[in-house]
Amino acid sequence: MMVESATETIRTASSNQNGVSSLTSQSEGGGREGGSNGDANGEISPVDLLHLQQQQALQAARQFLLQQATGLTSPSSNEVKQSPVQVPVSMAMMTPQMITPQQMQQILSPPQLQALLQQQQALMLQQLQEYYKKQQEQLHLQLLSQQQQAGKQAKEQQQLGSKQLAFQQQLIQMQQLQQQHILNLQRQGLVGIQPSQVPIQGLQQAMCPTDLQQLWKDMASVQNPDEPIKHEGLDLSTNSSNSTSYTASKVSPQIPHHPLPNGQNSMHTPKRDRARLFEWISSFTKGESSDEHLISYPKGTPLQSTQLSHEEHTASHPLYGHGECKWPGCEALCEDMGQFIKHLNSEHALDDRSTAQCRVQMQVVQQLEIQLAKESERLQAMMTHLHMRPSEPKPFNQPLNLASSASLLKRDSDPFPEGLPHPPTSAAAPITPLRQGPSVISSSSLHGVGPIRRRNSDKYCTPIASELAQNCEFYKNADVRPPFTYASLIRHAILESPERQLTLNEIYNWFTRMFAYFRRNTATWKNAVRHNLSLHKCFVRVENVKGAVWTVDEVEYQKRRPPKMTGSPTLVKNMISGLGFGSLNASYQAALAESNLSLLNSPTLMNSTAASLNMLHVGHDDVSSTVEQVNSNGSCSPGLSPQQYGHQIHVKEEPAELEEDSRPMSLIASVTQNLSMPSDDRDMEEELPTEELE
DNA sequence: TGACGGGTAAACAGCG
DNA sequence: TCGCTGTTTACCCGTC
Repeated sequence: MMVESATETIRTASSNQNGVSSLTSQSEGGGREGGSNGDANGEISPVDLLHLQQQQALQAARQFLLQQATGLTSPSSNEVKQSPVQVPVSMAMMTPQMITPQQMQQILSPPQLQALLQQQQALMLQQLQEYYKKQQEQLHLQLLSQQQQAGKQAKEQQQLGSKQLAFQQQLIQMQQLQQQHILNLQRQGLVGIQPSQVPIQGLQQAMCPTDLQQLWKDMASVQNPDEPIKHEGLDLSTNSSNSTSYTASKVSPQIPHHPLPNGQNSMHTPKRDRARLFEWISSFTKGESSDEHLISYPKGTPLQSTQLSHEEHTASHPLYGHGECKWPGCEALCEDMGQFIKHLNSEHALDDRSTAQCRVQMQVVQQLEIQLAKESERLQAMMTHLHMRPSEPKPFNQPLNLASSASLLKRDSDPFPEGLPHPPTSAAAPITPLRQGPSVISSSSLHGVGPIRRRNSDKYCTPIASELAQNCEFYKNADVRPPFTYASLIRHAILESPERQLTLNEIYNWFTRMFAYFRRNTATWKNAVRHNLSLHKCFVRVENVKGAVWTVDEVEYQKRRPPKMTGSPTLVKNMISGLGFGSLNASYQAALAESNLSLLNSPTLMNSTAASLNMLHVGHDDVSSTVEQVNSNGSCSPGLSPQQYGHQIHVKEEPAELEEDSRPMSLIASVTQNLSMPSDDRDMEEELPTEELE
């Protein structure tokens, strides 16, 4: 919408030679555009509304100016009649005769168009204000001179004064709107300019590096239009025509902050424009002492070879790379360093052009530094905002710039490995992308439309228990699909129940109670729930007096996902080689031995042993399994273990289970089975403070 | 590129 | 007969 408005502005402005009339077209076009869009979309965005208001204010100002220009018959009306000339100065700049609006739209990117529009409007505001000041002074003098005249005329002047007041208010409103508009655009990242900023700053911020590079070329060609820069293998003059169009489209709209008095297009007078450009470059960098030491050569003194002699001996030169001259806008091909030095001395000797280019480069660097500072500040604020939540658990208070290996370490050390990308209220949001996890809330999940083809790997996720605890209300109220698998949800629902068993209908109810998302499309997700219950061996159907209930076989659940050490292969290799399978067996044996003695009474030791096993062989999905039970229930409530159930009810056939016992992946299960540990004890065992192991 | 896990849809059977 | 429950299969998609 904003870009469309900008292009519309350019289109109407260029199609109309009268700047005032073009404003009419612009405002009316913008109004229609906003209205039509509003009708089409059913609502007008604040940006559109702001733009519309701005257009209306501009139109009001224009009408007032027209009224002033045509209706006043004062001795100083000569200046008033100049208003169509004065005011359209900006309009003349808005109507570049060297380039069509269509070309401008094709050449300029939307942010650039936006920046252009902003600068034009800011300039126009400034000119309107100047004009208004003059008008006000004239009217003031006029009032003084006409005080002796009849009261009728004085009355008209009072009316005129009221109009002036209204106009002044409109101007203030326009200024405010302009500020808001630009601030809004800045927030959106479209422009980075302030209305009062020097054009090059807005130019630099609105342009991408390639544009700046092109600008350098343009400047080079503008600087020496009569003597095209001849480069070895690259003749910039060949693209000077192209660069002219770029200059017209990119540079010219920015330059008019030093407006030509008659509003002529600068591109028609290359020599004068070149001088003006030179003066412009020199002017905005004037007085900066910081750059003087960089350009300390006496003006006019040719660059002495001795001044670069030290660079000749260096293997590399900051301005030379990949066989090209890296001087801004040059890109001349140089075969070797000597040729480059020769080129540097000949083409980039100390002259006004090089000086100006150097100054502009300094401005570029300054702007980049400012931009970097802003972005860093923004990042810091984001981090502060996301990390300072009081309710956030400690595992997520990690620095953002984690390397992949660090992420792996964190993941492995995550005491709540099973989990998921955090919803918006979670502090783990910035970590999610680093974990390559899916977006926290995809568009599909936000709208809840269509099948969700997301695979939320548990290993990249936060614990479901803590996740749900943190964002329980969110999921209850928001129609957002929870980033958990059906199996995880079902398991959590079952484990959350007092008896750790639920009927199918109770599982349904839990889904609908906990998640607003599951309050619709019941057929789909209920089918999925049933499908998961039947599909996964970890869900055990138990028939009791009440009917059939579903329980969770933790062992099977842990088997559900084969343990895989993902992440840095080197790190994995080091970890495995560090302990070794022999040491693993030793740990395993030690665990068994310890368990026979004191393990049951020493959860801490158990934790360590089990944790070491988990570190190697069990994914955090497994690690988290019973942690969630503890977390969700707050205590290890007694419940029947699947093994206990196994003798009293029929359990799904699990063929070839014995084979798996020999697999290292089932160490935890093996340990627990060998220990014949009650499920609650297994819970304690798997409540792994793995951070302590680090 | 294939294996695998997960989501979805659908068909079917048993049961109350 | 209908609805619920449970099982199974197929297909698609994303990840590894």
